[in-house]
Amino acid sequence: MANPVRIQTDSTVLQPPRSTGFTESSLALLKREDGIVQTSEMVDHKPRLDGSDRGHPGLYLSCFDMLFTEDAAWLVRVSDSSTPAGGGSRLEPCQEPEQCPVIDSPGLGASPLSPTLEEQVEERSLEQVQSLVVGEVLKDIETACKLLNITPDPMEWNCGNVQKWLLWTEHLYRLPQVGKAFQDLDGKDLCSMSEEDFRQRSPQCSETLHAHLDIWKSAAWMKERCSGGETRMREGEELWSEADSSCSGQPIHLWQFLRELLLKPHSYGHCIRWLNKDKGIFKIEDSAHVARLWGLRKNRPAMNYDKLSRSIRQYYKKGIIRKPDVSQRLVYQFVHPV
DNA sequence: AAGCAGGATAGGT
DNA sequence: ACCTATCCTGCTT
Repeated sequence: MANPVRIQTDSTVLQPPRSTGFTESSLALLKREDGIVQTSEMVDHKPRLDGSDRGHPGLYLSCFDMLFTEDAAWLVRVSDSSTPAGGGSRLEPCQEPEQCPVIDSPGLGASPLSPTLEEQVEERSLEQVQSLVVGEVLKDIETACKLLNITPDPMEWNCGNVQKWLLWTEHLYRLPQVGKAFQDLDGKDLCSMSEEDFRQRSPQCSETLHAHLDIWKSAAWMKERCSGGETRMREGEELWSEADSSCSGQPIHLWQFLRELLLKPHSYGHCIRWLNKDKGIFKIEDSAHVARLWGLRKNRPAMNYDKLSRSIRQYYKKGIIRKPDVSQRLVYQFVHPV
């Protein structure tokens, strides 16, 4: 479900539309190492399959799960001329093919398209990929904001927000803990730092942190520019508005949080998913992960599934959540499904 | 071992 | 008062 997917691509694939506002350093993060972009749910802990263990700090984005598991059909492989059709010579061998599919154009192997037609399809696909990627990056930032309870604009962060963001970024890119080195900084300080400033505070992680912050800064800039106008985040915003309480000033309830995760199956489907949406029955697939997310959201680093499940059981009396008629491990049911 | 049920208590809003 | 976090005992899968 949330398997890392590798996209074979030449360097043009993740060039942004001219108007995105993403800077070169942030884009570099999006197309690391031979143009291989690895994607996955933001905080998953599965081992990497693309060799990033050996030093490729791939990008983890939930959006690609959706892109390439559901919409793979329209994607054309973008390959340079040295890559044989159906091959994939520039990639390391895929160790678990079923988990990291190579994206092929339908029928590319048997009956190749004529170059011009291929180019046209390619170009159109690239545009789609570009705009989708940008949209999904924004959506992911939005999600992170909700989970961390911080604003999307780094300029507005206080020191605590900066620490949360660092924690999140460490999580995302599996960096060592660097929070201490940035202890005294608020968002404005952070934004004014050059990559060299980052390097002085954290030699190993400076590049990733700086680039990731760049993405957030660009996103904030875009959001401001687009505010009021039409954005491509309608869907995400609609989903949030259904169950999100983080804007109301009231602390979020656990049942709301769970619903939020359930409403984003492409991001969290591997750790919590509906078994029967109509009846409100859901299953926690990765209890530790869900607990970790809840802990992040509530700023409770010691949160675990034992405690989370105790809180869920408090809902039994209140008639908010119950065990389904046929009780199963890690399966619960909303008493009043939406 | 991991999950489940529910009592007790503490702390925050 | 309400909601949750935390800790706990005992039971079940």
